[in-house]
Amino acid sequence: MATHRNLDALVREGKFRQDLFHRVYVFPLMLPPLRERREDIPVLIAHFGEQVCSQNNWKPISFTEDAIEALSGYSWPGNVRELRNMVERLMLLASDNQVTLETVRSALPASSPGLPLSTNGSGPLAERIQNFERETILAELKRNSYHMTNTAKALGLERSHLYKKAEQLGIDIQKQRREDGPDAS
Amino acid sequence: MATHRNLDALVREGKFRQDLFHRVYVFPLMLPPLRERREDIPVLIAHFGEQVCSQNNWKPISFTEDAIEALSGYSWPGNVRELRNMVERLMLLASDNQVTLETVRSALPASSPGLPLSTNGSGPLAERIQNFERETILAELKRNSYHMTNTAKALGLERSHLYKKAEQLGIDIQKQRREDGPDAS
DNA sequence: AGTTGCAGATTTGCAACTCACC
DNA sequence: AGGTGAGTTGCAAATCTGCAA
Repeated sequence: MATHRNLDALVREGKFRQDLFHRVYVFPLMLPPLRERREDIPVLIAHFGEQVCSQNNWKPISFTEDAIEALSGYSWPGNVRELRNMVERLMLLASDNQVTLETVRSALPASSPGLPLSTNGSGPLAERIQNFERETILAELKRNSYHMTNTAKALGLERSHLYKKAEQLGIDIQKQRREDGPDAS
Repeated sequence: MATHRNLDALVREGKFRQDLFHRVYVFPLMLPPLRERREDIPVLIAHFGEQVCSQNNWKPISFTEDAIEALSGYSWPGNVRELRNMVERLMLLASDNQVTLETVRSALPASSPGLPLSTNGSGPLAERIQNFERETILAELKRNSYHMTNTAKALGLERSHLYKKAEQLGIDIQKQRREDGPDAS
């Protein structure tokens, strides 16, 4: 690969630190497409799930069986790294501290058989934007411990408008607030 | 770390393939925060730039000095992986086959001293959405080789509306078309 | 492909109001 | 009393969107 040789040359010339080079160059190689090791996906989901939870100091969030099945069934175009991103995204959208089949569906665009890797990728622009909006608002709500006034301020919109948007996007604030528990970040 | 021990246990029980474990477990460790090795950022940008170009069969896209400076000056909260994502994003937004300081600014939210890692994260919701929209449309345009009718269809909007949106978002279709060259994917 | 005009639908910000809590 | 925040409603201006040409 051309890019490999380029970087390689730089290292030989001493212009680039050997160790950093390895860190960079190595990681794409060691992340194989997931579709070859589909049976490992459930374990990976559990692992990433715990990881994300503890990192953000969230209450534990579980994945229902059908959600795991849905995720396992899909032939991921990407690698393990993308699965992690997906898991993180899903947990942000979780209801009742649970990621269900519905959560998976809502996080992924229309196309059902092969689930696209993230919220973007295909489908009408309006849908992609809605997903983006839902995720953004949900994240900001969490960040502000569901303090509506502050969240609205952070998002630069009217408080009343935040309510409208939430309803429009199917976000149940009360529910989220209850589920996210008092020990959020 | 708890999550480490968990996975470790699974491996010992033979429930998880040893080699996959390493691939997963190892990569977060080998991607240190970039702020410690700021002087390597320019080389990394060049490297990722070439990589992304050749992967997508794009014409070479260069980074102006001020753009590189801006990116280097920022104490990245993330790691090398995130820099790569950033580079990819920037190239999608590039004008004239060049990523300039302006490109960097447009790809990043308002906050100027410390550039946030991606297009989301802070700022008014409207801005975040605009950035998302701009990226989405630009990407879809590229994917459809700037065929307006197809792009509009892919995005699920009126053809005339696509023009309006483009103008509203500061996307110069003619320019992009010319710059992106005839050998796009 | 690229533009324009227009009418109907939506979105948005503003203001006001009630209720509850401290 | 006074202050703060939640939750709701009405309305007019601004904007978005689809259709047709």
